[in-house]
Amino acid sequence: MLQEKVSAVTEGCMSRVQADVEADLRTEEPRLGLSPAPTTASASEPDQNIENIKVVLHERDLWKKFHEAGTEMIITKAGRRMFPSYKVKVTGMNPNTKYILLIDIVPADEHRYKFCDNKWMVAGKAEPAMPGRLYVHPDSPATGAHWMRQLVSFQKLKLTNNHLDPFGHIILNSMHKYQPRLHIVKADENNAFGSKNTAYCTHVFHETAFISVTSYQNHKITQLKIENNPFAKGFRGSEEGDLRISRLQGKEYPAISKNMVRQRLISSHNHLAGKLGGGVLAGHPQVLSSYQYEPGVPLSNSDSQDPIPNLFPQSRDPSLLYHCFKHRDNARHLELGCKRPYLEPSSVVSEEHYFRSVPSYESPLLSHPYRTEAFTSREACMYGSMETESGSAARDSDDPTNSSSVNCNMWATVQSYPRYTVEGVPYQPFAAHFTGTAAVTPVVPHPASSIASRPQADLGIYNSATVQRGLPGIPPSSSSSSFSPAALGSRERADHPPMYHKRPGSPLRSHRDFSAYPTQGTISIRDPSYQYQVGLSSTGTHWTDS
DNA sequence: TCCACTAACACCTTTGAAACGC
DNA sequence: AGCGTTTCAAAGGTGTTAGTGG
Repeated sequence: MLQEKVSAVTEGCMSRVQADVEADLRTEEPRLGLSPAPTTASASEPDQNIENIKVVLHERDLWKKFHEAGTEMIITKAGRRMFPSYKVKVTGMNPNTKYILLIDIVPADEHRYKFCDNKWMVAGKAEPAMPGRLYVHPDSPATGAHWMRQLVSFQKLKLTNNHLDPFGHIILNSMHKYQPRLHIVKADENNAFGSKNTAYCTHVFHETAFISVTSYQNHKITQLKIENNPFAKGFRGSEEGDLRISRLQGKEYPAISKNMVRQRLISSHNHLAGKLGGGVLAGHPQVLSSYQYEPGVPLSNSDSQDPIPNLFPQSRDPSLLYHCFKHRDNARHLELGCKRPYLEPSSVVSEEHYFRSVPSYESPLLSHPYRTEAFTSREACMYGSMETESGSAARDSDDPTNSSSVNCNMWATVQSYPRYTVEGVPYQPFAAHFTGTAAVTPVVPHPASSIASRPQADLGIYNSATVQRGLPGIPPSSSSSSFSPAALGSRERADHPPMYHKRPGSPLRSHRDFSAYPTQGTISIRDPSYQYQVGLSSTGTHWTDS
């Protein structure tokens, strides 16, 4: 029933459906052990609820090309942009409401990969997840009108493999598969999120998944990048006298011109399509399931050397996963949601996968106050985030005294596959981080300076996050903390770089508060209810706008 | 020996300030 | 003086390649 309703939502019948679903959830709440939904529906914008927001991936065809070949993204110590860059077209926002748009990148599975025989293969268990960081769009917060006016580009987002990265780039492990996620957060009255009445929705485009590498493995990807990335134009060969020909001669792969590349790609696409249609994937259901998070299908491959015919199998088309919910500080207020998440191709209209569920635990993102006033410089902000350390915290969120304790650290950069342990792995106490060349003077002008070279202990960042079973919880110590870039004060913002780090006397929260704690959870990675419910509150969410 | 990784490199686009014209 | 366009150099984004280290 809920599936039908969600589908209806994508067809533009949101308001009525919402009311229905809300009613459904009210009736189901007792089964969840949730408090009765209070009459909180302030619904100031009944026709512009956040769940009405639709997001379309820009250059989806290009993304698909890469996806079919097995997208690789270079990660470097200094940080590397993604290509294709993540750009979206957003509709359905309330033109007058302020939103914050941000991206995080979560592990797509629990494997480490290697490229053998022109194929990606599982090479073992994944490394402990890196500190989860969020990339907040530099325009945030901005009105819906602003976001809808033009493409929203995250092209300045950078990826790094430097675990101590001081720039706020998103930290990834090489040879691992990742899935970017877009979050749209409704800014609260303070242009922040994480306080009361914060709503957000998450959009996941399967075709944006990628494997991080330090150098390209698949020549097809290299050619696609060269062909499509203007910055790589220098490596494009002319029809004749191809510069690359001379360079590439003697190498394993033949030199090819533009047209040859195109032809190759076309043929390879056909080949891939043929494989897909011919049941290649059927022989490797684990691959498909691991990518699409199919419930109940074994993900892990006991034989780590099993080849993966197609690392990025065609995701369902439409390919957008979507979940949307409303968080309320008062954890008792659950009015609507789905008891179980599901994946289902949505209507033709939306071309999206629509995912909607009852939050399973307090949203780290939303429960931790975040003020965007500090973004006056319009610089992108990167957030350290962490998984919760205790599954109990989520349940504790029912407690009003604890609801405010849920903080940004536990927000959605919760790993998709939270089985990793980070014990003994020092993580940078990454706080809110403004990237770019803001008007403020960087505390750490360049990587070689203080923070980058400073022992982490000096920063008070040693992390001993423990592995917990169950849903991530909330570190008790962080419960009373409230992170806010604005709290830095004007002097702080004016005199220091667009990044914050722990130091004595600093109003900033400790690393526990800001850094992502890739904690090891024991939730089954096959449990789709976890895959995309991160950040959802089991007790404090509902669908109504306020 | 293999492989992941790094840094330097050449080539290119992007960006923004200065110059210029109306 | 104000505005729009053009020019140009600096900054920064590419993949390549040789070298390093585990």
